[in-house]
Parts: sequence; structure tokens; C-alpha cells
Amino acid sequence: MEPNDTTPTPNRVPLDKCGLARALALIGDRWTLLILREAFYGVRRFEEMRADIGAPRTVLSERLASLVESGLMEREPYQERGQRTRFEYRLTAQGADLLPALVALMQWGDRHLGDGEPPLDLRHAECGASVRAALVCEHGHILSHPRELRR
Amino acid sequence: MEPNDTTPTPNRVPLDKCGLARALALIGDRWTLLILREAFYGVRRFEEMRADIGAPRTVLSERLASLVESGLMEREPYQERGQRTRFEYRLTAQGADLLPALVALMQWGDRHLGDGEPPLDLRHAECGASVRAALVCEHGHILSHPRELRR
DNA sequence: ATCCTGAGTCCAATTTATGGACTCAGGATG
DNA sequence: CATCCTGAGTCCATAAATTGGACTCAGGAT
Repeated sequence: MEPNDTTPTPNRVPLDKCGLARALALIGDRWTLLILREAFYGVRRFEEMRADIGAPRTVLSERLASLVESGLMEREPYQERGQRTRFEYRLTAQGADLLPALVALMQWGDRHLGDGEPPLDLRHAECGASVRAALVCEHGHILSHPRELRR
Repeated sequence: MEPNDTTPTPNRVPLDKCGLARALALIGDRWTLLILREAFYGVRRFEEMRADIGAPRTVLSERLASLVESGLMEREPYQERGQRTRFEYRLTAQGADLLPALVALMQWGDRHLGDGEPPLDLRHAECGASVRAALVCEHGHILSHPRELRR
């Protein structure tokens, strides 16, 4: 958005109907998206997540439970040889559907807060081209500026 | 992600290099993205934001200051007739660049936590087609599943 | 019987959030 | 001039969340 354009009065969505507000109620804290990052990396174990992101156990435990409760992750038993049954956490389809949001935030951070090359260069498995989160319309146009958005 | 696919060991980005972690340090709390939502709506005034999102004044004040400090928003003087000079807040280009992330979260919330129609149907100003946040590769393919992502 | 390990819980100290009362500046009003 | 009004805050006490460290617990291995 240009610093000086006069934005018309918009039709704002009240918070109790707003998808963003609802999403933030579930994942809008300092740890949950990092936990989901781990899940997208394929990390499923409590201790491994904890080692990666450094969240206090209490917080990790509480967040995983609430992610399970709200249907973004599933808690599944697993057993390694010589070990008793334990539990691991996996994304559900609903959780996996957050990937574009997560990538969008990550790439924003890489662009604006990074030093040098982005540490993760995502690519399309089928054609090898690099991938970014973007706004696209049904006709396949990519919007490169908020101004191109209506309503 | 399928519940049962075996994900290979991924190359994880350490938190201190991770764009997501850095982004969350700035905007990863329960209010900041709502404040940015207001900014995208075109709302610039403290009291108007407060009325919309219901944040305590203390929090709104502190968050706006930190958004300004980190370069996502600018604090600009303005004057209405018959009123003294006051200040308003606007997105910088850096802040505006968060739009895809914000839309991605909002649409996820609308899809998975909404009741009925999404309250906000964004459209491409030029062609009128509806717009969504997605992962796209340089060749213009839209990724519809995390599996299509490599690295 | 004891050790080990992943996955937690418990707890006290600190930090952050909340909402209501209060402040402050300066133009308008009388 | 004295007072009112308004947007944009600050102050404060209470409540909630976060932190890191110590502790627990289950069950297979030794």
C-alpha cells in the first residue's frame, strides 16, 4: 500500500465472524506456529520438537494437546523396538491446510528479517521451479500489490 | 499430509536463522495480526482500531509502537479541521508485504472454523475473479498438496 | 531389582495481559 | 478567560501465561 493513497471506507468483518480472529484464537501465540513448522518438517516426537524449537515442556505439552483438541493434529501411539508404546503427533488434513499461511510468514521473515539467502528454498516436486506463497485469482493471475485486491 | 506417509528426515532450519521464527518474534501474539488486519482495511486511527478489535489500550499502544519500531508501520501526523494535530498509523511497504500471509490465515479460518459463507470474498480488481492465498511455482503451477513440495 | 528414556507434570519466579480510571493537549464554546 | 470535549494515550492493580528446573511415571533392558 502506498504511504499516501486514500483508502476508501472498507466493509470490515466483525471479529466474531472473522476467520483471521478465529485462526488466531487457535494458533496466535509465540509457539504454536513453530510447532506446526516442526510437523511440516515431519517431526512427530515430543522431545525432538522440544530440542528443535526450545519451547518449555509445559508449553509444548499444553499446545500439542490443544492442537489435538481443535483437530489440527492427531496423537497416535507408536512403538520402537525395545521400547514401550509412546505417542507421536501428526498433522491432520486441516492442519496441513495451514501450509500456505506458514510458508507465507516464513518467506516474509526471510525477505524482510533475513540476512542473505533464505535458508529454505522450496521447490515444486514436479517441475523443480521454486515456490512462493502468493495471492492468485481463479484466472491464474498473481497479485503483486494489495491495490489489485477488491472488496 | 496423509496421516500415514513416512516423511523423510528433513533439513530443518535452526530457529535463529528461520524466517518464521523471526516473523513470529514481531507479529506472533494474539493482537498484532488483528492490528495489521485493520491497517489493511485502511483503518489508521488508534480509537477506531480499538473499537474494531477490542484490544486493551495498553496493548494496542504498545503493539503499534513496536510495529513502528520494526518498520511495519509508520506514525504520521494528521489534522482534522477544528482538531489539533494527532497521529495515525499506516503500513509501510514491508508491512503491506504481509498481505498474503494474512489472507492465507484468514481464509484458513474461514474454511475450517467458519460457519457457512466466508464473510469476505476477495476479488482481483482487474478481472473480478476471486482470489486466494496459495503456493505457486515460478512456472505458474499451483500446489494443492504439501506432498508437491520438495526440500 | 535397578537403570534408562521419552513424555510428560509440578512449582516458584517473572513476564505479559486485562480493564478501568486517569492524564494531556489544544481547539471550540460561552 | 474558563470550561468542555475528544483522540490518544498512561497508570495501576489483578489475573493469566511463560519460564526453567526439578520431579514423576511407565515399561522394556540389564
